[in-house]
Amino acid sequence: MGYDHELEKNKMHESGEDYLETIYILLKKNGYVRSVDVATELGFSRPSVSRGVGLLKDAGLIVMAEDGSLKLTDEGTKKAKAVYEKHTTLTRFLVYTAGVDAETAENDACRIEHIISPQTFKGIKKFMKEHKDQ
Amino acid sequence: MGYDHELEKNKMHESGEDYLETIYILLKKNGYVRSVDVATELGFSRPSVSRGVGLLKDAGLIVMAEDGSLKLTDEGTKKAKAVYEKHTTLTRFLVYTAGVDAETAENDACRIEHIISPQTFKGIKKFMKEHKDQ
DNA sequence: TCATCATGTTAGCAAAAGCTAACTGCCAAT
DNA sequence: ATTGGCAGTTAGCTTTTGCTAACATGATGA
Repeated sequence: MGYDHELEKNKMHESGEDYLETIYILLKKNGYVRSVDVATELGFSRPSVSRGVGLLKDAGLIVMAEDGSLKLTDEGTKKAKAVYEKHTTLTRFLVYTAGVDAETAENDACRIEHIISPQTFKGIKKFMKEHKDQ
Repeated sequence: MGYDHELEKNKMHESGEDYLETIYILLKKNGYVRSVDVATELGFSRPSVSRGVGLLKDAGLIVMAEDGSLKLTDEGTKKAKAVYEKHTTLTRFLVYTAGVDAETAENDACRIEHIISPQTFKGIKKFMKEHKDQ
């Protein structure tokens, strides 16, 4: 356990959001995640994910069991869900407005979700609610 | 003249796009730009912009006159216009769909313009053409 | 003339996030 | 029991892009 940078401060970086979201998704899909699964999913190296996971641990967002399996804390779940909601909403939004295929939309959503302002995201949610809620 | 990294290769980084766009905008507005004007506009330090401008020079996108004033080359103009078009289109798009104010839209557009895929941007352009072209 | 100021540049730091190489620890299989 | 492989970690490199400190230079102005 190193990673004493970020001394459990509130700063969530972009990569952290990605790791958290991936953990959430894989947990939902398989009920089980380890760092290596996240690495495989994202196409990153194990050391990269190891550091990222360490930071999420320090931030109190996830817990690692002795066998290496990862669980989200309550706060981690909350944040992961928020990112995931951005992801899915933006994907639907881009498919609907730009008319691109789901995969393209997904890729763009995955980058936009980290940088969009709360106001704009709120507006997009509203737009989707009015136009194509289902 | 340093900056011999990036030996006039084709890689345009995000910050480079921002500098280029700002040069384009200020040139259009005032007919005249120097590094310090870009720095002021973007809120960055002179050294940061000095490096960025050096890279754009090395990439053959801009030229600096002896008095420090900057001009875009043909290629630089082409690229700057492309970024600027993304900027304005995305801003209008966000104002129209998300219903946010121009300033918020502008800020989001400024970040999205660097990461959006060509397909999605094309789709958004088409959407705006159909919905609110003018 | 001499001091000051504005611009640009150089040198070097920092943070974020990717990477490889190499070590550890464990588990399984020969 | 030894060997092999998988998973996690450590150390340390790289790139991008911001920063400050400090310097050079040319113009301005007292």
